[in-house]
This record gives sequence, structure tokens and C-alpha cells, in this order.
Amino acid sequence: MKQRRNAKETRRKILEAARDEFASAGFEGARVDRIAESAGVNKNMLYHYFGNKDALFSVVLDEAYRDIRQQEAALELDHLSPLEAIKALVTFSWTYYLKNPEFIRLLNAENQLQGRHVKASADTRQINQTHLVRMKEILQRGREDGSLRDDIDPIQLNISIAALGFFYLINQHTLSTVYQRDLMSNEELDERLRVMQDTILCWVRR
Amino acid sequence: MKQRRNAKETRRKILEAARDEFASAGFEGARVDRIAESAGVNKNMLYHYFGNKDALFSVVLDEAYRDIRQQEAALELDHLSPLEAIKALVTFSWTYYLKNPEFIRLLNAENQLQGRHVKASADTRQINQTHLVRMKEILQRGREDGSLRDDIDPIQLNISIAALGFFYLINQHTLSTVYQRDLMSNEELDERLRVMQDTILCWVRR
DNA sequence: GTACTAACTAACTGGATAGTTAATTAATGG
DNA sequence: CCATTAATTAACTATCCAGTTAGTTAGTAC
Repeated sequence: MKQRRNAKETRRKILEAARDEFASAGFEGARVDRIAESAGVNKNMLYHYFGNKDALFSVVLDEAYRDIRQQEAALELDHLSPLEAIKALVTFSWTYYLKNPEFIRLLNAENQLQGRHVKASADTRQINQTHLVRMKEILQRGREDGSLRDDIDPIQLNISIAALGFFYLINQHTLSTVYQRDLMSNEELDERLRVMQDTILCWVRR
Repeated sequence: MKQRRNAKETRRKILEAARDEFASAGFEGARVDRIAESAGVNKNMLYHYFGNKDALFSVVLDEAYRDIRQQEAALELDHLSPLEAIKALVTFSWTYYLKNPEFIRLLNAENQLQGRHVKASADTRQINQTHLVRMKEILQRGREDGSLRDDIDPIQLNISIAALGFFYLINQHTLSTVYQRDLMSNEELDERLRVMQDTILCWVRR
């Protein structure tokens, strides 16, 4: 028999609906009534579990970061050469963005607010810690076996990898209009990944 | 004696205030009352000259595009080698973003709305036309003198150039928090430009 | 100088929106 | 089975906000 009350499930439904709403409308554009409705719960539940709109958004953001970093951490890169490992990270970030379009939109919303939620979150930093350590290790390996340049800053590299894909996808609407080309067709998406891999590998290679 | 009425001036003040407000708060976060107040005009003037919030935003966007493309067109690239010309374009886009932080924030706001204003604007496409033609010419020169690869797509290149700088700046808040580094210090900004030039030139060079 | 038009003002409106209140009902532990 | 707690509901509120109305006043053309 189905439970009539289920705190965990209700919380989950709210978070899912909130993620979609914040991603599609931004923080200011998002409507708490809409979140409640599409979660199928009473609006007061959002306030009961999360306090207010800002706090709800903070949790949504943290969850989003947690998910991408968790999936990234699951990649097995140790048996790959440094160059192959970096290529795999480029591919991962691209496919993650494609499969989870809310992710980049949430980050965008947060940056429009000057990162006020992540700045207040102790979690965020911790979640992204391993992400950086991992790249450092790859660069170290590449330095040792001579396949990579020895002056690559891991932060710059991580930023560039994210940038090439993120910008393309987040600005797909203006870019497709300006350049009069459908940048979201399968062929174009494949082509973009090739360009990104090419660009990044060319830069890090010795 | 100062005119008590001045249509052109009023229009200009509204546009300037609107640009700043839309840039700092996004479209949904922007308040027409705030625009009117900081422009020092009666709110009804916005409706008198522009119709509504959406139409006002459209004009602001068009003006923003017009400005960057105009300044870009003023660069004298013909006497530079293809490689130098591309490097100059990378530098230009970076310094333009730094000097006009509203620009990237406006584009961001527009993309959060799925580009609904640019899609409706015949101007936008026309304004960005020369931007693409110019890159095509540089690539052609480079192909002829053998300094550049012959398989570079000008659209991909333009996107990558914009991406490396745009992403860094628009996400400065989350990135600085996540990586625990002040990415907006002068040293870091200079370093980023070097990375961008290095990355792009490495990719296009034969 | 008069008639006309465009610039400008102030006060208003209606719907939307984040958040609250107060009560009800289901689960849980002893 | 009873008392307590947590989940849930519905109705409400105060504020905010884009857009409007109904007018006044300054330029301008003849």
C-alpha cells in the first residue's frame, strides 16, 4: 500500500521541479507556485523543507555540482596516457552538458546573481576540490613522461575546457541567429567536440 | 539656456539606464521603475519611446551589438600577418569585454530568454555580418601564404575566441569561489589573455 | 498669437508573487 | 491506544510591478 505521507519523496520531487524551473527561467524568472504545481505538492511544503526561494536554489545548485563531479570522478583515467586522459575529460564535459542542459543554465542563473549562493556554501568548494586535484595529477604525469608542456596551469586548463563547450551551448540561441546556422544539429555537435579536443590537446602537448 | 524638453537626450538617458539595469539584474530581475529613476525621467517616457519592457530590451541589445562590431571593424588588420590579425582579434575581444562588462551580461540575459529578442531582430544578423566576413578573409590570406591550416571553420574559430574570454568573465563569481583564487586581479587577467592567445594561435597555425 | 503636436507628469490599476497562518491528518514511539 | 510530532492543506496577505490614464506644458509651424 502506498504511503500517504513521505517526506523524502516530497523533498525529492520539490528539488527536481525546482531544478527544472530555475534552469528554464533563471532565479528571478522562476515561480515558486510553478515549482509546487509541477512537483505536485502544496506550496507550503517548499517553505517547510527549504525555508525560502533562495535557500531552495542553494540546495539545487549544490546538488547539480555534486552530480557532475561525482560522474566525473567515476571516469577511469589512470590507465590512460595523460593526453588521452585530458581528451576524455573534454569529451566528458561536453557530453555531460548535452545530457544535462539544466546544469549550465543553473550556473548561468547563479552567475547572474554574482554567485551569491555558492559564495555562502561551504559545500561547493569541497565538492569541486577533487576535480582540481585530478587535473593536477594528470599534468604531473604528463610532465614526467614528457608528453605535456610543463607550464600548464590546471585551473586555466579546466576553465578552458569548460569554456569551449559551455559558451557554445549556453549561447546557442544568439549564436545560431547571428551566424544563421543551426548549431544544435547532430553533425554540428560532433564537429564542435572535435574542435574542442583539437584545440585543447594542441595547447597542452609538448 | 537649457532646453526643458529634449526627446533625443531623454531617449539616450533611458537607453543608458536600461542597459545598466538589464546588465546587472537580467531581464526578469530588471525593474522599469528603477530604470526610470536612474535615468531621471518619468516612467511613462519608457512606454512613450519604446512601448514596453521587451521592446526596450531589444533596442538595448541591438545597440550593444552595434557598438562591439563597430569598434571591431575599426581595427586595422590588413597590414598584419594572418596570425597577427587573429591575435589582435583575440586581444580585442578580451579588452572589449573587460571595458564593457555590461555586454557579456546582456548577452547572458538574452540567452536565458532563449534569444527571443535577437530572433525577432533583423538588425542583429546584419550587424554581425561583417564580423564573419572579416574572419573568412583572414583565413583565406593565411591559407594562401601557408601560415594557417586550411581546414579552419571561421564560425568555430569566432566562437572559440569569444568562448575563452566570455566564459571566464561571466562565471568569475562561481569560478573564483570554486578554485579559491581571485581571477579578477590584474595579473590573472593578463595571464588569461596570454593563455587565450596561446591556445587559439596554436590551433590555427599550420 | 493661435492651433497643433510632441514631451512630460502624477496618480492609478489589476494581476501576480513570495511568503504566512492556522488548522487537519497521518505516522510513530511508548 | 494515546500523546506527540511531522506531513500536509487551503485560504490569506502585503507588496511589488508592468503598464495605463488623463491630463498639463513647452515648443513649433503658419
